[in-house]
Amino acid sequence: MKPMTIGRLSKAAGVKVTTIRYYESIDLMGEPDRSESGQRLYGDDSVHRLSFIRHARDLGFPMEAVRDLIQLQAEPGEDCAAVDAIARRQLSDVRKRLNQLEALEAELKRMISSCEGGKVGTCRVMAALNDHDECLEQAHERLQPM
Amino acid sequence: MKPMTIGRLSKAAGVKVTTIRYYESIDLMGEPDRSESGQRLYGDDSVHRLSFIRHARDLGFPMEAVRDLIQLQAEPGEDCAAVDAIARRQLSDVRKRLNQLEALEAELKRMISSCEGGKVGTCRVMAALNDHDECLEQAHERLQPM
DNA sequence: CCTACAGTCTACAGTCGCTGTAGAAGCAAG
DNA sequence: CTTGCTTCTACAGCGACTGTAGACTGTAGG
Repeated sequence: MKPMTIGRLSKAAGVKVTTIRYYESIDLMGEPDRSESGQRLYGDDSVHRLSFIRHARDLGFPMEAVRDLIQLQAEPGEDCAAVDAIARRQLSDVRKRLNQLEALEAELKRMISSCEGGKVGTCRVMAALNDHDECLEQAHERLQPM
Repeated sequence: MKPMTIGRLSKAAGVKVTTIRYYESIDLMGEPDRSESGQRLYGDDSVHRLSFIRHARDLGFPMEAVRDLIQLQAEPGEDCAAVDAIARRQLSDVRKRLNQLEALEAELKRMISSCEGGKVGTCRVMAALNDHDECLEQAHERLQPM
């Protein structure tokens, strides 16, 4: 039950040292105790919490959602409908991105397969890029980053 | 054949005014002529070029690839294998992201469907987020943004 | 002509989610 | 004691824009 330094926590949770400090700075992780010389000291609960954050981030949850999930986790007596809602929203986000990416894949595939080699001037891929009317509707909405 | 201001170009190509200036600043668009009072004046070729950029960006091509494509477009006599290669790389990138997203979708779906309501303390979604061993391999590689 | 108001100009700060840097101090092993 | 890793703070940088401030320009209506 002895406390660990930030480096150990980093390894234990699979989150970089700098990232841990960053999370602290944005109040995602609380301020830890300090040693006499000022080094951060964490308990096992920090590993847990950090793993939770990392897992949620790996699943693509936006920072804001992670914040909400942590909030909820602190109140185990609450109804979990809120948790469910966050997860569902994330799922629908993921599906939206999937649809966009599938549309992209289709168009790229079409572009590439229509090209029969030759010169850039007559290249069908180039033509497809130039001719933006050929483009799918979905591609027109900007893709949002992860 | 009369030149247009940046606002008109913006509408014609569907790219924001600020973004056009940004593209100029990173040398993706050349410096346009100026009116006596210093306003940028563009010809129709700029609409074309900007649409090309936008279309490529919409398809998720990274900036560097767009730069290369523009370069290639300027030399229509070159073999289009290079164009093809860029497009293929992009396609494989898109597919990689698709795979990651599909894995995410699966895990989110599983999490959500395992939840039968109740309190946060016993919520399966929360449990899944806590228990990072349940997590898929793929999710562990950080998802790269679009 | 005057007045509104939209468009344009430059330059720079802010966004997100970190990552990298610099320079100093702490710590553990040999 | 020295070496070499870790940790500390504070701040700059990334990409691809977006937003802001403050000044100027262009145009349409009255």
